[in-house]
Amino acid sequence: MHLDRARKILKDSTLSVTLPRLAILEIFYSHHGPFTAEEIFQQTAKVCDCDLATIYRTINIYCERELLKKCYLQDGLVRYELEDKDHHHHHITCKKCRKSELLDDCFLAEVEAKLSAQGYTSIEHQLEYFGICRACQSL
Amino acid sequence: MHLDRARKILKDSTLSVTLPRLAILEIFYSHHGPFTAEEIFQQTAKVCDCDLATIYRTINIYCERELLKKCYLQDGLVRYELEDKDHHHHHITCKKCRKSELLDDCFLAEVEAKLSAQGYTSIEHQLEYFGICRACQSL
DNA sequence: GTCTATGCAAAGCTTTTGCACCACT
DNA sequence: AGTGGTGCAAAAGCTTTGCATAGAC
Repeated sequence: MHLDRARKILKDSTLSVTLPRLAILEIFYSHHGPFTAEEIFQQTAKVCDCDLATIYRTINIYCERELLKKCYLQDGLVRYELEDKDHHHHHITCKKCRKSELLDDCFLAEVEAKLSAQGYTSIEHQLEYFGICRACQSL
Repeated sequence: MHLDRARKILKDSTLSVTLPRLAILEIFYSHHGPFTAEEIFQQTAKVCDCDLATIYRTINIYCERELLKKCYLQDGLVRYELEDKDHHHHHITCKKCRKSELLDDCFLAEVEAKLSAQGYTSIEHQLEYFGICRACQSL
């Protein structure tokens, strides 16, 4: 784990540095997400044994500090991912294993412009892709 | 309530006709949705007093029969709306009055082609727009 | 040494389920 | 009359919270 990076982020956010907090941050900085609380719990378990309540408390602090944000795909599970305010993106989620990958280009600006011309304001969109990933096809 | 329409749908789906089932169907046929289970419960309460468990059971049956489908906006609440399998389309929904308009062009085929080349199969997407409609801006 | 984070257990919510009873066909 | 739907209450998930202790600074 690149604990220095995580440690710096915690200090910059005036949060005290603990193993669960480092571990959770490090998961997101090395894999980005999105992950469910359960997935985060499984991952941290490899490094430190930390209660699920701590996972939730920590995640919530990170969301308040805008280090993470909640993300809702179309399966009803709540996931968390790195907040990245300058980089709007979407995901593709495997319908079998439920793993999500990032799609980094978003090309929907023109549609929003059209809607804006129709009189809508505060326009947002939500786009999610679903499919069966390569690994799941042989299962 | 236009109970005849709802009654016909139930008969066509070989479901027995009961007051809660009629009431729930009628809500969607007159307002489309999406609505949360709680909102459906409030609405049906005006017509018949029906348990929340019945709301959930009925909604689930409708989803299985593909009369309704679940829908997840960005607030983490589960909502339900009318299924409409024949027309692939998207909506823009006003964040205030919740009215939806149809957007009939879908231009996302090229993205699906790219994902397919990456090894994904059975690709689907969901896209929803949200904004504040002209009428709601003066409220 | 003080203040905060954590673990554990309990409580809250939403949704589901078991069971006896009632209603639809 | 028989099958299936419903209400009620309990249970099952997921998430939050209270409290005493352990750990960070």
